[in-house]
Amino acid sequence: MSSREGCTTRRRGAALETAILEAAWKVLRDQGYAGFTFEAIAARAGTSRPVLYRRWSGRQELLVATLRQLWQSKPIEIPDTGSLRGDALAFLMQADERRARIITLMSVELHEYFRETGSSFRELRAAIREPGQATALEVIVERAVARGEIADVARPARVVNLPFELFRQEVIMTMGAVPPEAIHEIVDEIWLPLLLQG
Amino acid sequence: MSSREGCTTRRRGAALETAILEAAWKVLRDQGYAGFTFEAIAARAGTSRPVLYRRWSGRQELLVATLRQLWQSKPIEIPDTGSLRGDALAFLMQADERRARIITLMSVELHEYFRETGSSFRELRAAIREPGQATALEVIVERAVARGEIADVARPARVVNLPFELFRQEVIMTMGAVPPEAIHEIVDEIWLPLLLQG
DNA sequence: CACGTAAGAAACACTTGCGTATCTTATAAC
DNA sequence: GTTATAAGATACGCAAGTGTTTCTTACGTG
Repeated sequence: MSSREGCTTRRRGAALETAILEAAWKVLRDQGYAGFTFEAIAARAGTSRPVLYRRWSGRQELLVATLRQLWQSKPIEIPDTGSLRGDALAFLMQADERRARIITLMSVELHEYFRETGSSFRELRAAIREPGQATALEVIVERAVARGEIADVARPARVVNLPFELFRQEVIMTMGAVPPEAIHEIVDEIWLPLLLQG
Repeated sequence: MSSREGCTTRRRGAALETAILEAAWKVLRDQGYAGFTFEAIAARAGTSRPVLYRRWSGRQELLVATLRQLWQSKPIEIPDTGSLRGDALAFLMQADERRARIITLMSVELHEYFRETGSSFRELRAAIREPGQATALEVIVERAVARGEIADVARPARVVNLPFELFRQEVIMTMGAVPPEAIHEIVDEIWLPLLLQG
């Protein structure tokens, strides 16, 4: 189970810390927050609990550090395929690949935090997002308008971001990856008809 | 903490079972799934763990029983206002009032349960729902078709049930009740345009 | 009213994780 | 090379929950 793989040298400082965060992520991914214990993480990283306690005071603190590193290591790019449909599909596929797991996790991990602070997913997300930044789908729609693909009319934010809402819903409902058919349904049977009708 | 409140009589059979399920629900509501232990539930119900073990094999089984009772104790009636829009609005308002809490719970709090059992929200819902029953929105659409309000064409289940999906998403994101404006947006800006365009 | 069923109390051994203390030994810096 | 530092191993008492066993006693059935 140890991730040191016969490595005899003793790791230190930043290298050790990175290795621990990687191990922590793997434990979180495989065992969930309930299995996210210093015991399990130390074992997986091939080190011992005191080493973890010297860096983080407890599981919450380590969790934040773990998610922060993970989030920053996997950015999502806004696709530019030349068509509204292509962009939407590519975007959702990418989100599926890169964010499905994190989305499920976040709703669990942060729940304890929500309980304590009385805040919500939405508030936290708003606090984290850079203000005034357009969502990927807003950019995608804007480009389609510029190409003349769809009419240049005002659209409610809820309509523009609909695919991602439904995608997230799907992720939460199934606890995992969203099959391509579902993504196609969302785009072809709901979103495009809605955008094109105007 | 015991819910027996000076009750000296010894409860039996169905009465005892109901009392335990009520206690279980309170524990789940107050302490979350992490605190949903036989120990805590037995204490809250004013009984002992063996009594619980005689009925359910473990926390997962008790959880399903608890949610099923809760779900069925607050049935949603399918509104019949005479118009598609009125029915949809009334249905979502009712869902908001009666289901917001349990939905939050099932989707956010129970990930640990899903992990333990290897199941998902969708499966848990199936275990709780009475089988073979049409969803409220399916009935509402059917009636609208019968009235001649909308065309009699085949519609994907995803389209028919869209309002509830979006409603649920809203509940999860806000961790609570959904404001009426959001419900109106879902119905007027998304669902009705989609249904009426055909 | 007698009796069988099951409620409820208490204890069992066991497991997992916590947070800390102690000690060694490798290694980076000087 | 010597030395300060921190890695890594081991062990501690503590707490909470598990699943089970045993025993007593209340209560509904007949």
